Amino acid sequence: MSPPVQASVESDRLREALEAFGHRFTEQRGAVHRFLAGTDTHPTAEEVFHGVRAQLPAISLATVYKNLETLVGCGMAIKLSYSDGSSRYDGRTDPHHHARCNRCGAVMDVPGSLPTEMMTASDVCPGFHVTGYRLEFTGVCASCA
Amino acid sequence: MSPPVQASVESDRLREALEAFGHRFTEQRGAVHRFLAGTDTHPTAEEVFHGVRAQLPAISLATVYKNLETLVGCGMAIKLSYSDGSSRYDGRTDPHHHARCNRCGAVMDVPGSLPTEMMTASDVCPGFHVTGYRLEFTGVCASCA
DNA sequence: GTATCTGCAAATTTTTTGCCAGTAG
DNA sequence: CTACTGGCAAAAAATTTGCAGATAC
Repeated sequence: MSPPVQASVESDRLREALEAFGHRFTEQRGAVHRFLAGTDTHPTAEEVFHGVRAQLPAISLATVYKNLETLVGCGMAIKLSYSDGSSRYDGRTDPHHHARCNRCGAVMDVPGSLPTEMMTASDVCPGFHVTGYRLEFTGVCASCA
Repeated sequence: MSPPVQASVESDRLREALEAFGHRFTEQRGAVHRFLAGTDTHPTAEEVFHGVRAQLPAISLATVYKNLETLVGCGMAIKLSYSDGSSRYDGRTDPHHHARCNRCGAVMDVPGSLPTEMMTASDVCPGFHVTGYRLEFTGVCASCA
């Protein structure tokens, strides 16, 4: 019989990432991370706040902002900023792209990664050392079409 | 011999774009557009404000914001928003990519365009109709390295 | 025990809006 | 003429900060 080891694997990953950057593991950080990891809707800070409050009614919006920033700094989340002024957070950190609906603003994941030769190509910019990239498609999603 | 036709070609393009969307051509819009077209530094709204004020000392920040939005709406400029909360404007509207330095925040142009097959690929997202995309490299620029 | 973290409220920063006079077409 | 604009100042939205008590390690 397997003990409930599996249940803590994700939070262990978080703990390690936090400690690697000199941060501490807290209940709030765990909750923010768990919420992000459990959704693929790319929520705004406000939406994360509301979602996390369901489990941690006393958490404050300021803490959510601080913790989202901490997670991004640890590489446990990605922040996506848009031209309409909104910012959204993504708990998936493996290579993937995004598609954003111009109509409703929804953001969805798109599998795949850019061919390596595109990232090392010298025509990227003379002297520029590429470490990452962001590829985002824009258009109209299925429900809006 | 040749009359000063060339000088007005750019503003004519702007005028046409504005009128196509029911907007009017004004001195301020011309100046904002001219400033954007004359730089490749991808300035912030505030920087556009300062730059344009050199030629139009009476222009207000609010007008710059409104006009940048108008230009973006007409397809005469592109707005780029970043995770650090800043937004920058690009007067180039032909297909190209960007590279952003994580150290100093500078944004530069990168020639090229995504292979067509990547944009029509069905794996982008079921039912999603792609109309455009944004590709941005991140890393360290030559001067920061 | 002590540096870090949280919640709260206030402060900042960034962007948008209402209003009236001015202007393009 | 008349609707669209610009400038100004005020408002709204988004994010950050200072502080005192609580907590992780």
